[in-house]
Amino acid sequence: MAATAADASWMQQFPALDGLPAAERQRLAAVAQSITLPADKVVFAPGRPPEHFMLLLEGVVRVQQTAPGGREIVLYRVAGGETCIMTTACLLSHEAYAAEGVTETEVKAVAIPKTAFDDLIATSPGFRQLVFSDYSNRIADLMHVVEEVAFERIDKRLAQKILARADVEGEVAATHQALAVELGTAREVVSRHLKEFQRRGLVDLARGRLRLADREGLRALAEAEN
Amino acid sequence: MAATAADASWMQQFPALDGLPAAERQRLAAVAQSITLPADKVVFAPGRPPEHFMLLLEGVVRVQQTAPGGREIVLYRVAGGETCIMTTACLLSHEAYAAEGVTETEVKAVAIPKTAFDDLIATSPGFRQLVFSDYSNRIADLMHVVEEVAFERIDKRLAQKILARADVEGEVAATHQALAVELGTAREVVSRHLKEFQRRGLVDLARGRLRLADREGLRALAEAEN
DNA sequence: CTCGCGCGGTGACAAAGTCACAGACGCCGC
DNA sequence: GCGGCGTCTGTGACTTTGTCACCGCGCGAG
Repeated sequence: MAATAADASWMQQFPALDGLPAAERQRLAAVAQSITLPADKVVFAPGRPPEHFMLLLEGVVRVQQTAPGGREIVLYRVAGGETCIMTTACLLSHEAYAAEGVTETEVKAVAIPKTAFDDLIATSPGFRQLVFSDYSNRIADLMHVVEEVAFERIDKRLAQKILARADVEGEVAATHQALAVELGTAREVVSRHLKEFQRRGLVDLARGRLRLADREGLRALAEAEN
Repeated sequence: MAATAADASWMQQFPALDGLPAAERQRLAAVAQSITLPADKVVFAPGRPPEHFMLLLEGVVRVQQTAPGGREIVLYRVAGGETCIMTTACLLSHEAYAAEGVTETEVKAVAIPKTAFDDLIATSPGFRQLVFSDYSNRIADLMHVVEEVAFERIDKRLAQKILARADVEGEVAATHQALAVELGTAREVVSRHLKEFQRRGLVDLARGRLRLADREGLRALAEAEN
């Protein structure tokens, strides 16, 4: 949580801010608080209204929603160079949100007070562009989630997900429960489909992780039309 | 499609604009185009990028998503006094969207060119507030849809929907197909549940419409925890 | 070593979605 | 008033997904 009020090097990650007049940049650097968060920390949750606008420098924040019954679904992820829309939205419209944000890695970010945020929006077209396009991207993400949940088969979505989350070795480090949350389904459903994938020689299963055995086969499944 | 460049009375519907300095208001009135659309007209669709920022004065626009397989789901509705976020988002981030907007009633709106929009955002805190809070509300709507689709039972959602769409007489004018689209499910599923509702004395069914017979019973269903 | 807990496996059943097709109603033209 | 036609609704059979209950295993802490 080190405050480095004078250091403005982080701005290089945001082209929108790079274009600001020097005077603006200095003012911004003066009020911005640089912060670091450990992995697996809850950044925001229902009932905890944020006080700052946040720019992510490094790391990933997962945003998910929890239903009364305990089931969860991942809505989207925020990565370096992006702004956290949920906090922005709370800041700007005083609405409480149902979603929860959790760091997946160590996260470095800068926090900007609301007044400075308003100022930037008013004076910097580039900053406006940044904020609006992040909003738009989140809306697109959410629409994609709706489409997947409402219309796509679980096996297809599961294949997509493990392909997307596999490292270069083809390893995916995730429990069945974690994958179920990604898809907004139940753990048993994931277990059964993975079992079937294994039977078909598409993956090798192990406790807490799995390995892609037939990327092409999985890809075919992931891209199937039906 | 009458252009009434000099008439600024519509601004009264937007408190955010009412607070603008007189000079700004005049400038805005000069560039705003007042338009009227008939019911059941497609306002925007994938591939048709909009050129104006839109403020709805009267009427309702339904925004929905269509899956490749032909199934559809209603995402949210835009009513008088609100802005059409999809067009805004397209305007601001040059992204193509998968959603489609359709007027449900005759719609009156004003269109503002992108340059005037930029100008307003820069100069009017009230206008900023309007745009950002509409963005936030749409995100909240979408999150609500995700939650419903992923976690709630169809009978509960159907009960909620017909309660919400009933007029004072308790009449709902909608085909089973239309209700299915509201919920993002299949027509047969709606038919079967409505049949069951009828068997339990909750509704009376007729072709193309239905009547609530037991509001309390439906409410109990709609608010059930399971 | 062993205890406990998180992880995964399974069977049985309920709910929802799919497919195919049959009636039935309402409207329009004649 | 009558046929014809398109839309709306009903239904059965089957698949997929979700729920519930419960079990066993393995890994890590103590």
